[in-house]
Amino acid sequence: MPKTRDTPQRRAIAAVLERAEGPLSVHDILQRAQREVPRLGIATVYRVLAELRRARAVVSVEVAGHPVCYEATRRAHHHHFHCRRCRTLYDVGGCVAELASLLPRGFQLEDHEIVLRGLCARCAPLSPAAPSGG
Amino acid sequence: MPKTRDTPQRRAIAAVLERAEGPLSVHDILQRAQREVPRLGIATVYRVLAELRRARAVVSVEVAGHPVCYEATRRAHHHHFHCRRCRTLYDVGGCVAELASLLPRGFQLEDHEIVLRGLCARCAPLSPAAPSGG
DNA sequence: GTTGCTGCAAAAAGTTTGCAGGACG
DNA sequence: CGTCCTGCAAACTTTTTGCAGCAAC
Repeated sequence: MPKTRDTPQRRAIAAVLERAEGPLSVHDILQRAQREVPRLGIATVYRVLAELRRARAVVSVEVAGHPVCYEATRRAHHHHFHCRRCRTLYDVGGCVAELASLLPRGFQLEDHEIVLRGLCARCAPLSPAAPSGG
Repeated sequence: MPKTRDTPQRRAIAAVLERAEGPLSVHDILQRAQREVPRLGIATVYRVLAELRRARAVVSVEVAGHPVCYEATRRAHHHHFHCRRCRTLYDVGGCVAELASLLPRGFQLEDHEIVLRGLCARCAPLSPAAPSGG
């Protein structure tokens, strides 16, 4: 484990992830962190994210039809809801218990991820059709 | 909905997906389908996949740390297990019931996806460490 | 002062698109 | 025989890497 230096770039990126109200794309992270460090480059964002992920401080969230997103681990265990109409990715709290029972004999469950899909409270009252090609 | 023609390429790709024992990457699909249609190009694979997805005949499976994979819809409802050691993506049958209870008021649940992570039966008896960076 | 970190730009990987010719119906 | 589909190659998007200079410690 090499020592990591404390730099403005790293602090800005970490702060953005702490403040985030939900998963952020790499582009989001870059733009928000650039408010603090204007010359921040995309390569640094990727490098810091890879490091934070290695340190288990962030996890990536990959949902079909969405750019890869990142989220700080310190936030309580939760899952995601993807609205098929407005495409927003929501955090949802809580979890389900009997996941381990799905596994065949011999498999060890260490972690899991649940993505729910449908219409969010804002979109459900409107037409049930997607806005564009899907 | 425009009419779709019956071509060897499309038949080969569909057959590969039908035969698959689990999710396949675009590269996997290309290689397997080329056994039947050697001159098949990657662009055709992408085009056919996009079409099949539009027709709800296949779904994409996106798991962090894995290339995007595709899977025929006709297979019974199931979820996935990703072994952190050998990186294999397994299908697991069954499902859990109380997912809808996770949602805030007003959200409509239409679909869901569960990814379990850990060690598969083959890797669990071995060291609990990952083979390489991860 | 040493060494790791950063920004830039180029490279690599993954996906989409334009086009001319061929195959399906 | 018209039209859609295909393969090829180029364009695009996303992510990684090389390098010289700067900053952290």
